[in-house]
Amino acid sequence: METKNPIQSAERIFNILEYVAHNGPVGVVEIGNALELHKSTVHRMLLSLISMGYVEQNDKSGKYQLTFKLVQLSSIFLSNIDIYAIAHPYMERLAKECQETVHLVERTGSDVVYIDKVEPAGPRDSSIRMASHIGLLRPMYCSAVGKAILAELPKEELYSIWENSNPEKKTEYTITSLDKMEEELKMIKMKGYALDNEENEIGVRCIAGAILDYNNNSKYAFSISAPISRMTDERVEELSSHVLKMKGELSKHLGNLS
Amino acid sequence: METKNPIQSAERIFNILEYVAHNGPVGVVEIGNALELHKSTVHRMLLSLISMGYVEQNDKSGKYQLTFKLVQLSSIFLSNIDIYAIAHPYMERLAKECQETVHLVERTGSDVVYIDKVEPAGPRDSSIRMASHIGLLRPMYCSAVGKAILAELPKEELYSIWENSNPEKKTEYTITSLDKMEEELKMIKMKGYALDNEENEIGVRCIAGAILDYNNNSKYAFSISAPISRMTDERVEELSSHVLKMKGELSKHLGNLS
DNA sequence: TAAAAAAGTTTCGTGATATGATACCAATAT
DNA sequence: ATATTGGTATCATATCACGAAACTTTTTTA
Repeated sequence: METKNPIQSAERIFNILEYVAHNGPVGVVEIGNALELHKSTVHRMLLSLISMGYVEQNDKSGKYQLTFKLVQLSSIFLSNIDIYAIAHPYMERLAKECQETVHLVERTGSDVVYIDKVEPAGPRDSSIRMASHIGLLRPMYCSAVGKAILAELPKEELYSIWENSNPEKKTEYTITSLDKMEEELKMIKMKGYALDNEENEIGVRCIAGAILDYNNNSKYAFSISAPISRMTDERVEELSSHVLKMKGELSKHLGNLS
Repeated sequence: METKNPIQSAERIFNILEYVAHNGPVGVVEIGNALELHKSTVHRMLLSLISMGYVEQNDKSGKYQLTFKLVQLSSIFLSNIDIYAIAHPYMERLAKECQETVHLVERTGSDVVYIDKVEPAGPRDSSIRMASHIGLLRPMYCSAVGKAILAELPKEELYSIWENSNPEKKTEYTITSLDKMEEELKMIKMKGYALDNEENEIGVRCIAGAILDYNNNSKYAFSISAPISRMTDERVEELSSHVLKMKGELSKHLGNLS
């Protein structure tokens, strides 16, 4: 409890709503006991929830249960949230802190699409403003962002994506064997971030983190890209902590609990 | 509005919650105007919603927006609902009405798994109590239930599933060409039900409907199976209306609006 | 199967509590 | 610099939510 709730009935009715959501179909008395409320109070509030369409009474058992109105409401809310608006300020901070280009991608099928990009202020280093632009599609298997997301997906989906990808050697470092990829993903899952070690383009390294939502699903990822000259192993070590921090913060913003 | 809401403040606070869910970050006055509430009332209720964790105030703009608590709540509710319990009574009715075996399946990857089965009462016809049992996995491409679900999925997912399936000719009627399958699915989508025309096993026909949830996603399907001797084209015609009816009712039970 | 207990529903008098007018402060707009 | 708009705080008032009690229905137990 942060601050005191100024509306008693609201506190109570939401507690009831939550109780019903958690404990399937339940009865008036059960709720009353669990929440220490008088049964007539519980009953009145259930009537209120019913009149608003959030709860219904099971014809057979007489128990009370949620309708799908809550789900629909949360669905509407989710469809209105704008990952771009949420992520952009973080990306700017990351770009500033690290003085490197930062990308945001969204998974679409077995590819990722670049949906945002922030470059650090100051004189540009043209060698890195390479093949990346908003809207670009890239296969998942040969990008740090793609691998970051892959590492969060169930095996089954990985296989499905792999089948659809026809992995080819973009560079000598590209991973094209499923076995090696599974190894790699296990490592990524452990470390929490993914590394693209010139697997897509010689001379470019990226560090990426997946963004996890309220359901631990991963639909978005972001990365720091830089020419290998600035991406020594020590620098990767240092940048990875920034990535992990931002990953945690952004995931929290998408409702992730962990 | 069904019946009168016995709790004024509940009515108001939920209206505010809904308004905020729909209209992104909003201000006190805007809500007050939209819902014809005094701004001090709105403010107090927002404080209440904040104290309960459903709403937060944007640091920058001072506007109010939802947190993910609502999403998490709806997520908990969804994980608790039991498709089996919901669908079973409908299946029993269908089996009784049609005097045929009814199945319920859930999609898992590029297969469906049989999770429930109801046989009509009375003397059994052993010719149909064939290769179906709870837990059985079957590819989607050669089953009515599978095709019913496929028809509701985006093209992209269809391709992915197709790749993973290695379609083979189970019978002379099995569809193994992607082009033909896309034709077939278009037809299924139009009609609302799918037909397995001895595509999996000679002598057996099935009619299936997909179940659509609150998001128009399709994870479950059900079917009527019968030996071809009882599944003439006219009978299919007749049974399909039962399937469509049940499809509508079940989908509604899963929060589907249409 | 009767009686008792438990769960659900309705009513209503009471006072706690939600209400909204007013005022105040902060941030934009003019 | 001033006005306007939006957000926050206070408080007297009466409305509205409260819960005791009675009643009905269902389930359990004897």
